[in-house]
Amino acid sequence: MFQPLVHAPAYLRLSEEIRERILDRRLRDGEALPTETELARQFGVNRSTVREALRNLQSGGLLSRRAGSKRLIVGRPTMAAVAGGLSQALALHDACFKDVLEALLTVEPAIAEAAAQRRSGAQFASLRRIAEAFDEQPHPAPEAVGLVGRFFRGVGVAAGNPVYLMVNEPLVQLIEPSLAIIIDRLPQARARIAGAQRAMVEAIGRKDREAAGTWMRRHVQDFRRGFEQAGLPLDMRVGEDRG
Amino acid sequence: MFQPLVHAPAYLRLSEEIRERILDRRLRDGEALPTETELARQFGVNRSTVREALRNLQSGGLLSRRAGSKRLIVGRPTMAAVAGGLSQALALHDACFKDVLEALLTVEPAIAEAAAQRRSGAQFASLRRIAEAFDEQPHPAPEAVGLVGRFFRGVGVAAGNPVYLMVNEPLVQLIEPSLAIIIDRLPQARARIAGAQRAMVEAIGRKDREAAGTWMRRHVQDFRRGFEQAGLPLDMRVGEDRG
DNA sequence: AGATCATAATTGTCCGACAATCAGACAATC
DNA sequence: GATTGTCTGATTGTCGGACAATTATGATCT
Repeated sequence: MFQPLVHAPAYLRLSEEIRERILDRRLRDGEALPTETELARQFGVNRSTVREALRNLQSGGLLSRRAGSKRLIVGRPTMAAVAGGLSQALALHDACFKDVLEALLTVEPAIAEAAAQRRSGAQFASLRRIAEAFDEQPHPAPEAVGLVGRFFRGVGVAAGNPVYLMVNEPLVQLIEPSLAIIIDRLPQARARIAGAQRAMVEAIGRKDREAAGTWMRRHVQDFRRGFEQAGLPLDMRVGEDRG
Repeated sequence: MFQPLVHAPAYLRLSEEIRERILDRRLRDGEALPTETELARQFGVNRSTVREALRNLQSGGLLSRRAGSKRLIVGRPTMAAVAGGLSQALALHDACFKDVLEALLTVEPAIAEAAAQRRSGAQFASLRRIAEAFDEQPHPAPEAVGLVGRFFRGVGVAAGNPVYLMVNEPLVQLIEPSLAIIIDRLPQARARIAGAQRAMVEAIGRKDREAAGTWMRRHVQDFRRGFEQAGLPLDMRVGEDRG
């Protein structure tokens, strides 16, 4: 019958107002925001109120600060930041590794196929460098994990689809910790990863969609096997630190 | 040699502190936060500083307020909220509809397959109701779009994988506005959507993975065709309001 | 022009204040 | 007994002003 009347607090209306101007690009990327005092004057509210509104936008990545500078500048949220929020949310929603692996098995082969089809020369070179770096010497686990992450991200970039990038990133973030455990516990893991990466680089170099997808599928399935062999339960919640 | 020493502002350290307690579940879901004054006392800072920290968390969905209540309560961010941030980020990263459609064509069939395999009876019933509602009478465009969205979300829920849900939601959010245009401009769109939904419901009812995936694939491809026939350029950026 | 320094502007943090509103307790009414 | 009115204290939203620390700006010197 009656809908509750809402009285949105000023700091919320304010942040929505600013968010809108960023989204429709009246405030452009890289542009500096007016000072807090100036904003307070323009909107006719107190500086404290302005600050609350700014914090609201800042955590979303729409505003950021250049290192060692005071002014806030308008910026698009980075993939990594958004993905961080996503993985955090997934952790809180009790996602388990089985779920992440299922999603990986769906999207990563498709991303690899797109990468094989559309990669630029520079993107390919970058991928190859990462794979070679992983192959060359036996890094300690953290660096090895970092390289695997960079490889996945490189494939995502080569796919040339920002939506894929945005899906890719949180999945990579979520598996990285467990990957470290696997590499630590299974001596053969490094070689298998290196082999899959070599095959994928080769397929992407040939622009061979099908081979790239197939190898990526194998790679993910291999990861699942490694997960089990390392003694990690598949229904372990992501975000748990269990060694 | 020396790395620049960072003096993180108090409001940031504070929000990180609280975020940490939420993530490791020392502050549990649904629990009410202490009052601002109490937090200020405990952390030894001013209430204004506490408020900035709280706004920082609030926009991430980790804190929310029950309607018409003052206290902030700890809550996991809803899928819709996280997805909102994601679509927003994609819009700012110049994703275009071609990209979204490519991603849809990758993930939606897989989601439909998982749904066919794992759906519960109640989930199936809910899906069928949505499809029937769409079919029954010719709704005005906004409601029809809403029903399509609910159908996709219903399939995502039935898939029983939170990661799929989290990938699904932003994609649905991104295509909804353009779907409204298609339904408005193409008289045959309603019937085609209804037909695809019927077929998917039927396949999911039979727990027929393959059929569910195939029909979903057709459905998305159909959507792409509708997009073109409605005169919308495939490289149009998402988030643009163009009628 | 380029380096140096004083000055103004800006942010981070604090304090205190007040109106609005919400949660409970308690009394009055039907 | 259940609903309604009233009071009180707690809490949030917003405000004004303040000040130290840091950064930007402009004048000055070489």
